[in-house]
Amino acid sequence: MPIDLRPGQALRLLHEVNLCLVRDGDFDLSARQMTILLTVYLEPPPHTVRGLATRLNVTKPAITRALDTLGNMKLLTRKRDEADRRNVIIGRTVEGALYLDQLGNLITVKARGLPR
Amino acid sequence: MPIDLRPGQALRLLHEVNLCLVRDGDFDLSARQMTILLTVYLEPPPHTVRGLATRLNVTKPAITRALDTLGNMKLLTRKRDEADRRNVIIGRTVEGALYLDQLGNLITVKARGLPR
DNA sequence: ATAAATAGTAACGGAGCCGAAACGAAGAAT
DNA sequence: ATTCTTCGTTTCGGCTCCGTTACTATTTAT
Repeated sequence: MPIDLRPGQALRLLHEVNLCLVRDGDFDLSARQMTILLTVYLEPPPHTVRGLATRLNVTKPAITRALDTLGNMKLLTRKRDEADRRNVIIGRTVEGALYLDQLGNLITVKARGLPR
Repeated sequence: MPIDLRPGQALRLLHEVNLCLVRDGDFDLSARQMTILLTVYLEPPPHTVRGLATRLNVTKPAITRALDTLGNMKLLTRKRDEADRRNVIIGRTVEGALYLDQLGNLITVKARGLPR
C-alpha cells in the first residue's frame, strides 16, 4: 500500500516543516547543500566530489564549496582515498546523522498532524 | 486516519524531491523564499511585510528583498493597501499558483513511489 | 620516461542575501 | 498643528555562493 499524500497535503506539510526550519533554524542549508547531505546519508557509499557533481548536475567547484560549508558545520567529513589518492571520499558524522534524524522525525510529526 | 510517514521514508521523499528541484531547477528558491511563497498561498490573506516578518521570525528588510526576488519571478505581486496606505498587500499570481501546483504534484508522485 | 587524462582545489570577478541603521510616507494621538 | 508611532524601503559594509578558468597532484597510456 503506497503512501497516499495529496498535493494540497504535500504543500501544507512542506510549509510546516519549512516554517520550523526557518524560524528556529540553527543551520540554514541551501537546497543544494541539503541535497548533498541527503545523498551522502541515504545513498550507498563511496561518495566522491565527481560523483556528487554528476548526480546533482552541478559543477565540481560547487560541490567543493558546499563540502567546505558542510564540513565546517561538522555534518560531513572528507578524506583522501588511499587506493586512488586523486579521489576524496566524503563520509558521515555523528552530528550529520543526528541532524537528519531530527529532520526525519519533524516531518513525521508534521505529517501525522495533517488534516485529512 | 492520519498520514503515516516514517522518518526514513520522510528523508527519502525529501531527497527525491530535492534532487528533482536541484537537477532541473528553473528557479532556485532559498528556504526562506519558499516559506514566504507557501505562507502567502496557503494561509488566509491579507499578507503584509510585517506579518510575514513576525511569522517567519526574520527582519523586515529580509522580507522586502525576498519579495523583490519572488516578484521578479512573477510568483507574487505587491500592491498598496488603499485602506491604510502604509501597508503593502502581497498577492498571488497565476504563475505562482502553477508553480506550487506542480510542486505539490511532484511530491505526491514521489510519495506514491516510496518503498514501504 | 614522457605524455595525456583524471580528481579535486584555488583564484577571480560578479551576483545575491544578510542584519543594522537611517529614511520617507502615512496614520494616530495630543 | 505638532508630535509620535507604524510601515515598508533603502543604504551600508560584510559575507556567502555562483560559474569559469587555471592549477597541482596523481594515475594511466604509450
